[in-house]
Amino acid sequence: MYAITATTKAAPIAPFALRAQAPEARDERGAGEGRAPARMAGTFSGTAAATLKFDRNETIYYEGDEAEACYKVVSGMVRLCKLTEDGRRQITAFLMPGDMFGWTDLETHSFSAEAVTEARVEKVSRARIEDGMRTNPAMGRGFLSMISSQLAAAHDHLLLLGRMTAAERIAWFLLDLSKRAKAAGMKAGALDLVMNRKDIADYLGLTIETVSRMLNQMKRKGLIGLATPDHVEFTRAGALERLAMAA
Amino acid sequence: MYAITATTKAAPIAPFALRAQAPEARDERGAGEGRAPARMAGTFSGTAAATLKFDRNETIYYEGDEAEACYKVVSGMVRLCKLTEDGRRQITAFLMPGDMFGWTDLETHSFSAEAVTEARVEKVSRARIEDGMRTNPAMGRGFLSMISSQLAAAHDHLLLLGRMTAAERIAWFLLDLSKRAKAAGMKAGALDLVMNRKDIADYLGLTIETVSRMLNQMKRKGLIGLATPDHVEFTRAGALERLAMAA
DNA sequence: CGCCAGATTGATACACATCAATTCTCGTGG
DNA sequence: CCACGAGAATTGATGTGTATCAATCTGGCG
Repeated sequence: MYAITATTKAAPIAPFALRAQAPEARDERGAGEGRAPARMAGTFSGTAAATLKFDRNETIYYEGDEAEACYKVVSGMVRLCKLTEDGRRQITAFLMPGDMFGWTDLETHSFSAEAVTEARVEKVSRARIEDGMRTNPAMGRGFLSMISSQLAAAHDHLLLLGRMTAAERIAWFLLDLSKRAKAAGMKAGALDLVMNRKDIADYLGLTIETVSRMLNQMKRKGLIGLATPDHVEFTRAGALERLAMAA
Repeated sequence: MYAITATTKAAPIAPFALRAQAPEARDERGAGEGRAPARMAGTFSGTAAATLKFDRNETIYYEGDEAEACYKVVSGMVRLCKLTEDGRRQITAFLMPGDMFGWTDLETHSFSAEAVTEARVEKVSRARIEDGMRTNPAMGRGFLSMISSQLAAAHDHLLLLGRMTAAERIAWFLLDLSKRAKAAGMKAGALDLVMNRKDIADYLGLTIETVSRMLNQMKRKGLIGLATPDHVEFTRAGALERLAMAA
């Protein structure tokens, strides 16, 4: 299963360190720009957070599981996904360090969470979060901020799945990942695709063959470099952005 | 434009009447069941809410507008939509009385809101909401609850757009609308499609022709009755549910 | 060095889009 | 109350983007 790598401190109701809790400290990103699931700069940890480690492709929780905790990615990448009875899969988000997931007011999780790469994840029980919110209203604001960003990202994704062509989806995907990686401190101009073609396909509502064809077509056109299957160079970012246009 | 039909009372920081603010009063709907954008039973009104009236197809606000207020549908139906530069449209939600929209922590709205039918809508300024949340932590909880339900609904919608066939999308759509109408007190077993085929198509990521063909195909198969283009009878709900399967 | 999962590439199929007429439906005015 | 007209819906013929099926290639690893 998983290993607890940090001790769960017993501090009863410690305040969470949150950014963007004051109204004037709102997220300034413009609409239409790469919309990442919101990050909370402060960590859970130092309070009642346990840090868990998951192997590649290990499941963090399943859709339908009781929603008794909330999580934050510390390192690695996490995917959120939904499955149909007959095995079709839709990945609703790829999460990077700082991104939170699993919070819901419903009884059960409406999607499962899996580690794309080896990943470390902080976990805080829902009970503690509710305690925290009672004590510290700013914490509720932080969550609200996070979830509303995630909702905006989901809406972008809906437009992508409902109305964009395969080429547009790929271009958008590459640029979105790139922006988020940059925001997380990675160097711009290049991108490592840590997920495989099936993951990309299931995120974009395509097949692995179409993903592969589109990537290689972009490579042939000189829009991107693709020295290995998982290393993308943005040789002509402008042209890519024109392809991903929309909104 | 629009008419203010109710006066904006000047009560400075009145508490909002919210349901589901206590942890034990959580939404009990099971996962996978028709997931409507969350409703808050209590109204904005009695506080700083103005009730506005919009005509059919009138815009409530545009994507990109400054997000300075939050809204709740009082009567009629509202659609949320996003557009691409070249006019492709994705409707992200149809909202019924009780549903809230427009809350975000971002500077601007990430989708526009339009009246599908003539609609009455309550509007509360963001400043007032933030005041209210500072004063009344339960209100923040109510918003959190609402948005997390909307996020779950968006995830269902992603699976629909990314991985379901036209017939499955239509079946799901009809059943979802029906469940929500029932939850709002309408009679079960039948459904009035107040939106036109273009709206349905733009919600489901299809064309009007495909929507029409699928509906009439279901009619021919005896799955639904369709006496007029906008009145659906659920003659064999079980078979429809099997079609909409998933999750 | 050879295996093998993942990626690529090719040939073909098909679901849905597109283009193009009709045919309804319902509001309006005689 | 009925005829009219126009927008909406339906239906048909055809096109096409992506899926599917089927090899083949590649690169990391034992």
